[in-house]
Amino acid sequence: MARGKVQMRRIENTTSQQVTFSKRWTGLLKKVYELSVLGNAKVAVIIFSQKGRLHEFSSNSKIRKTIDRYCRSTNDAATYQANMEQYILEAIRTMSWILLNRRNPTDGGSARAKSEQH
Amino acid sequence: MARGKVQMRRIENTTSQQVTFSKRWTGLLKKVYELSVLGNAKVAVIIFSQKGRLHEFSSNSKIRKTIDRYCRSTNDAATYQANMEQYILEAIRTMSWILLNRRNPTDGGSARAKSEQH
DNA sequence: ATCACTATTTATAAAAA
DNA sequence: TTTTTTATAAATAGTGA
Repeated sequence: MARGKVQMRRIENTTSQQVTFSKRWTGLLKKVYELSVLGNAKVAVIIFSQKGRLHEFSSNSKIRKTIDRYCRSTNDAATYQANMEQYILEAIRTMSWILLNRRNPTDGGSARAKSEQH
Repeated sequence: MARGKVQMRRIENTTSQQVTFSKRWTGLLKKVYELSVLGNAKVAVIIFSQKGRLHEFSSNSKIRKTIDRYCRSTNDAATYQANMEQYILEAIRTMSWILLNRRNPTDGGSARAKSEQH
């Protein structure tokens, strides 16, 4: 906008791409903030710029809350559960190995102590 | 904007709040899309409107990818890990109980078979 | 990266359909 | 709820510090 229309394609020039990204990110943040206030809504925005830098905004102080809520409400929960299962499976395998290699099942092993630090 | 400045506070009138939300969400989507194209960035936006309705957008077809990347890269990973630990801890307790109550440690138990279905 | 300027393009509030 | 209209408010591209 301004001084000529913008073509909707990737900006090749690195410098101007970064300038545009910075300006538009600022503008976007304002829009998101306004929407969350006016509409009394919970919002989370996550952006990875081309350089891999993380930008984020959340109307909650905890962006995780919105994300978690998302994870629970979307069909993509299948992916979420699949990831979770991998973690759990790994933990179970570790625990199994520990238990199977212990002499006395009743004394507290280090693995157990560690897991209960939580 | 237009026909008078907007006060930055929650719109009490339900109808006009919804109209404003709908319009601004549309505008926001466009902005986010433009930013992702111009800046060649990966973007995810999640909004829960007051009614609890989920609105989302992602420049990836899989919004989960951006979210997962977020989870791994942010400091809030502490929260993420804490949640994960709870799941793992529960799994370990279950597995421990199963293992501790088995007669023969070398035959395949049902719990193990189940966990390896993944 | 950010800030200022500013001509233009966009977004949108209000009203009505 | 969604769309159209349209007067205005906002956002921003290009430029230079």
